[in-house]
Amino acid sequence: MKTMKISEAVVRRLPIYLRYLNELRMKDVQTVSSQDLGHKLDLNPAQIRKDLAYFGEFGKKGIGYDVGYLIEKIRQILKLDQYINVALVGAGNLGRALSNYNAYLKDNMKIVAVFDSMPDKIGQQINNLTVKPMSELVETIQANKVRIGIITVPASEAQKVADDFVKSGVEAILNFAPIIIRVPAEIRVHYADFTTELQSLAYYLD
Amino acid sequence: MKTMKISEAVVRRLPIYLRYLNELRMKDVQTVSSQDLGHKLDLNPAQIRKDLAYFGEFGKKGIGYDVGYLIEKIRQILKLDQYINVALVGAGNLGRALSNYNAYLKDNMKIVAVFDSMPDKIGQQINNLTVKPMSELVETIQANKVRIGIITVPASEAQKVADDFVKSGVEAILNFAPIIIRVPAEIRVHYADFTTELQSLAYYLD
DNA sequence: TAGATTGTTAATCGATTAACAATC
DNA sequence: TAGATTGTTAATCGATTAACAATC
Repeated sequence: MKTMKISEAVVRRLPIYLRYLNELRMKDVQTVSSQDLGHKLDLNPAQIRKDLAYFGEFGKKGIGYDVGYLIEKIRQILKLDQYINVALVGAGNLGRALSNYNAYLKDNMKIVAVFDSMPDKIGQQINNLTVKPMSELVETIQANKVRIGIITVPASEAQKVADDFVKSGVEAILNFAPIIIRVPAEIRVHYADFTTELQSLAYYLD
Repeated sequence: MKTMKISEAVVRRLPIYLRYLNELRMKDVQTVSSQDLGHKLDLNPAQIRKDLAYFGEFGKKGIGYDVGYLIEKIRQILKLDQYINVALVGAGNLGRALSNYNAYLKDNMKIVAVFDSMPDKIGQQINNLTVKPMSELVETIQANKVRIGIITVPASEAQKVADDFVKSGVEAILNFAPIIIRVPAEIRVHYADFTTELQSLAYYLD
């Protein structure tokens, strides 16, 4: 199963499993079945078993999955067992809001640098981070071994920022700007655009 | 084609088409082919034609799609030709950032009310909106004909907020809290969780 | 043991892509 | 007309779900 390519749908469900498993652990629940998980997460139990089986045999027949063990395994799969440094460009409202998520990201993922091109933003303090000028981006990212870049600039600036990220060696990008960016194929880009999200939601209004 | 149920994947692509079509219109481009669109948006042209064909015959054989006409049609499909009022609960960093998106949402969608349960937040000014207490939620939403609710409170509060939204008659919910909420089947819920987004991105790191 | 639940194969369902007649 | 491009059908591909032997 190791070299099988995993579909994005599967990968997107893993953090959802993880989130609920952490909840269970906080309640000192020892064991959970795919049935329990499916019921709670509105997913088919067979799908959950299949998702997990791509990566190994984590359950016990007749028993279910050990909560702590499954958490550990999913964290490994998602590479959340390593420290991952993140940088963010665009210290506007959204950028500042996301920078404050550091608390939620726990200690394994961390926004370690924030950049902006506007002189009035540079030098501003966001929690314990100082907004840096774009001219320091490549150097700072390399020095801090940043692996994920977040873009929260206007659409017109997003491609430029993406190019800088690529130059600096970032491996993945989360783009909040409402535009499709071009990067080399080996760099993974995910999109998180609030506006398109709301617009697709409008479709389902009566 | 009218009564066919459209897959979510299709609906999610429509705002992407719209976004790029608006760009084209600003550049005074009159006509676009599915090939052009596909190239720009990294999608298969056949898929784009099929997506659009679910809703009608918008193109001209040998020519392509009229940009202005297609914009109009997609806006109709997404119900963006009506005014849609939105309410937001949770005036933290993220909530305040999203409230500032009003400018981007153009004049057809608008956040018309912001609520919070914390006394220190209530009465705060966000642009031209005053943060209101939760006790005024149902009444305000009904008075303003709010149809979409946004949740930006901590996970522990999200279900309660969802319940209030349901009570007030909201038709769809965009939930930024990292938890699955339970609502009646006729209410559409979309999720936008920054943390799970980053975690699934981590999977693709080398 | 009897009941429960996994891991996995097979069946189903749905979405994407290719192909092409129609036609601008 | 010749070239381009749609709308749509058929083919392919992939993801979800059902079913069940294995086994705790």
